[in-house]
Amino acid sequence: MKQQIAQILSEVVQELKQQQIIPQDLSPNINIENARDKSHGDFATNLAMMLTKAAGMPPRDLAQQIVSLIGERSVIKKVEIAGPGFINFFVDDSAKFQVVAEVLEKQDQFGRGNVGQGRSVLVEFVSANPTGPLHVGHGRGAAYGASVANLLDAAGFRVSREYYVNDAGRQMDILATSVWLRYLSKCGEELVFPSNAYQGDYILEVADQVHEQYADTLKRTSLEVFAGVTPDEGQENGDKEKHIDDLIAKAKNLLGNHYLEVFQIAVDAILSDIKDDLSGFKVSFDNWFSERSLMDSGVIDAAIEKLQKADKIYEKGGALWFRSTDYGDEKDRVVVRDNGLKTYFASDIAYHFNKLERGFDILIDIWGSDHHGYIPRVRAAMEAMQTDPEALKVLLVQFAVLYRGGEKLAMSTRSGQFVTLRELREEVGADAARFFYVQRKSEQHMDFDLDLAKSQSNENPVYYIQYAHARICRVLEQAEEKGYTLDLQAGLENLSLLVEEHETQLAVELAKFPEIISRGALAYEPHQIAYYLKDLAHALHSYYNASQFIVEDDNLRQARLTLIVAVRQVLQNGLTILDVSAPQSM
RNA sequence: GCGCCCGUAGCUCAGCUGGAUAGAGCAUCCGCCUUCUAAGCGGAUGGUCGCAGGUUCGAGUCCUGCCGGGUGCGCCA
Repeated sequence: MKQQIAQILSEVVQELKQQQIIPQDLSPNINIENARDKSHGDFATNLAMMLTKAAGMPPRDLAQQIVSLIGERSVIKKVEIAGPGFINFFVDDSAKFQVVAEVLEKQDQFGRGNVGQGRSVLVEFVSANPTGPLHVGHGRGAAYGASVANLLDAAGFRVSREYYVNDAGRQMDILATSVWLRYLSKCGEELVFPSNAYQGDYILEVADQVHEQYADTLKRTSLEVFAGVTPDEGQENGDKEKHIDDLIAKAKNLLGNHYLEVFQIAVDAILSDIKDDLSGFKVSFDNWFSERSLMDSGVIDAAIEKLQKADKIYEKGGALWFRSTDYGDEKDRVVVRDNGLKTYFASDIAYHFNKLERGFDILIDIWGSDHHGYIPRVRAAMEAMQTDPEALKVLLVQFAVLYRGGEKLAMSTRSGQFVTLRELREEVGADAARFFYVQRKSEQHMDFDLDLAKSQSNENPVYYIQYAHARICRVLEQAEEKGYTLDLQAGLENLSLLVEEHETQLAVELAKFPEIISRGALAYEPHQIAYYLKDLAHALHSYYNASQFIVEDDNLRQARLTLIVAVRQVLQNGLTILDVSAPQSM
């Protein structure tokens, strides 16, 4: 409908150029909006006001010209000029109900569009270090990323979902060492657990696994383990960083080849826990990309070499630096440390290099907003590798600030004090949690009140939408039970009987869905789907309260039931994008 | 100190990329179940859109400066 009006207006613009009312080289952006107020009709355009300068005449006069050029059109009932120069369109009611047939025909495909034009997108999200269970902060990134990916898919992009697994580096060594030390305790060794090690109970569970598999064979005396190790924080000459690093060295030394086995057990255990957790959260990935595989396959070296050839790497103080300042970064960044170790940033360069080599048109990274400082350097690296820096889109997600009992909760993975995603899921349910997260714009700070989410989950808007869906299902069941067979064809033929305000309202809402998808996708804003679904559900509930659907009159009943079948379809399509279930009953 | 994000009803948040009288949920108040699920519907109350300037026909939206909150500025990951 909107597109038809846009078509008409672009014809009008051509005509205005013909008549030399506006310059030939002008190509105005034709803006059509859904009227907010019913007295403004169905759609409105500000075209006359936008062209007023170019045409050199007052907006209302120009609007009059435009209106006369529009003349009589089939779907348009009336055109009015209003306010400072708006042109309001009133559409035939019969035209408004055309969308119902379209929904029934396309079914789960209704709403899908092609603004993506088949371009391939890699959406990388979550990517939490496998050093512990996911917490509610990761939950927001997971919910957002999954919905954005679905949304892009619905808008005609070819989408790949990927989790980057940081299975290398010091944090992982700390993890492995934490597990081993817990294992030693389990073997009966007395030791003081390092302050900088991972404290969570899950470490104990992994330690149990190690013990089951190796019994006491990896046991070393704590005297042996702590000999010559820098003291921990709080002791004389203590340093928690050196303390843990020394212990890592000890673990590698004392365990030899077995160290890597412990390491692997720890990574596998935590990763499989994360996978299980995410799948319970209805978040799935096409690929789990291992950081270690980058090292093993030499991609990091290749990427550094490529930058060296482009003269973007220099040596200073024994380290290799990347000239990110050439591309607007605040300072140059180290890629290889003076001790020969590659930095995390080096892996990141290689990873993005690899993503491009896999042929994606667009790379989307979803990061916690605390990582925003990394954007310029990664973008710089892309540019230095002769690729379009615009191909990279970094979307930031603000971490949710947790409240419990009105108190802000401090969270830290290391201390083991956090609310896990699993805990949240089990208490409020995946549907409610997914919806709750995605209700807010991603970059918006978000208060996550656990008490509210848990104890008053019935007030969560997700139930409002699901209830609309369930209601429709129930009505259709009741109709069957009363011996009324649903005949969609008959319903479509009798849509003209739908003259109630609420019925028109529903048809108008249905027609918005494709546009919501394309606009939401291009803006990476799944919250638009959430808000739309609330509106649609509201229109349904109002209709339900105002009119009886199962009526004696066959034609009217078929028309009404057909309309709500279409509503049910769109509710379902929208909920699917958010990975929220559409229950038959509640 | 510098960079980025945010500031809209008592609370949590939308606001279609500059449009008409700024919206929704919760909370508060008043109504609606002998009728397809009341997890619902209808109505009321509630706003100097952080503050001050600027740009123009027109600003919650754009530009500048303040105020307030968050976050980042390692040869850490």
